[in-house]
Amino acid sequence: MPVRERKERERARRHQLIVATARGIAEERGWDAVTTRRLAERIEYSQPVLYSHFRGKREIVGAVALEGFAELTAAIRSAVAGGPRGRAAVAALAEAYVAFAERNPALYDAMFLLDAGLPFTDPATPAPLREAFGALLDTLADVAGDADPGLFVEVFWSALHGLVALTRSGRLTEEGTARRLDLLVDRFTGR
Amino acid sequence: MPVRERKERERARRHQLIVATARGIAEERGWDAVTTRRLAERIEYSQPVLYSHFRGKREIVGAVALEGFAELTAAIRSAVAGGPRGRAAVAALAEAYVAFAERNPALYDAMFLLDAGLPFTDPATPAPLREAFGALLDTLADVAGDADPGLFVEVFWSALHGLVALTRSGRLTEEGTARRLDLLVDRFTGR
DNA sequence: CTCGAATGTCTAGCGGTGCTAGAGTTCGAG
DNA sequence: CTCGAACTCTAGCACCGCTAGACATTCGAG
Repeated sequence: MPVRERKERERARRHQLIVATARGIAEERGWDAVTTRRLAERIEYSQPVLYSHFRGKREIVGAVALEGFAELTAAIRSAVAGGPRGRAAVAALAEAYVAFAERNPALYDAMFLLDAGLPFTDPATPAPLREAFGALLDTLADVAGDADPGLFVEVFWSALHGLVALTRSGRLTEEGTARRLDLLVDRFTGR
Repeated sequence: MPVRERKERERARRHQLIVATARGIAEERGWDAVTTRRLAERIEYSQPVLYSHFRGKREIVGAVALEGFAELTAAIRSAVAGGPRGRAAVAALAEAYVAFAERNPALYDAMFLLDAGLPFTDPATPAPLREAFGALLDTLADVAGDADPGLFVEVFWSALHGLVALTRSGRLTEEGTARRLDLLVDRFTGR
């Protein structure tokens, strides 16, 4: 009975279309512009169709965020692929993280600013999130010194996120980003 | 013509009532619950009255945020009032900052998460914001070492904000906060 | 081939949002 | 006592996330 298979394929296709379209609108005009009406119109279906794929808008944001975590992981891994050590490795990671946020502001918002309903700290934490954390851990573990590597990653990640968040919301100037990153990396690699 | 003066007093009173009520609702039930209708009902005026005091909801959030900056400045100043030096001073400041955010989550959101329309980085930056930054600067200047103190403050503040933001949004566990703060202070005071 | 059931999609609408035009009222000045 | 300005209100706009229920389509059994 291949009919059902075809329908399932089509359904999966449409699922992906919704996620991609939501991301597209968010990148074009920000998440505020991602309304269920606009989204439905763009995919050329009515609003209720969205709710047959997702519980609600939050879950759509979550799906976009998951894509973001996979891409962030790739960006980090690629930034340290040449095998830099010590300060150079940390600097490469930090720059890759900030560049990712600058290049994908809407994606970054979905991952870290908006409520996407994703569990971050319990057993149900999705794999892409764990992998992103793992990518940070792999790079930072050997500069953590005698500190707990997991804790070290959390704090360094927090600092990066703080810089990105305050800059993106206009609370820090964009201009000083490079110097701030430099100082941050210094402090986390013992000058 | 004292009539006008009385009216102006009453108007200022109502202005403050709006700000205090908005803050109250936000503290009770979060900013999502601060709607113009609910706010109007609580102050026992109709919605349009709000718009004779503020351009819109964003400006009300901004007014609450300004209160927050004044209180944060006081909290920081009081935390370092005993004149601790070096690591102890930085630790006191960091703990005061995080404690402030924990104690006033809605206030913190207005200051650093929501779009309150406040200018942070240009000549029109309101005094309370400058003073809060100044309070950080006064404490941190003499542990900045050979780094530019302003830059040092920006980065340390970013790190604190990152910790607070990620914790408050469930991306970090609350449980590890103290250990993370410890590590952060270590890194910014040369171990 | 027919027909009832299941599946899928749509229209229409609920209760809510921020915000505002214009009507109505109040009140001080002359 | 009247008039005009200042003020506040009612009512409503366009939009939001979300959903009940009508309608169409497709499927499997007889």
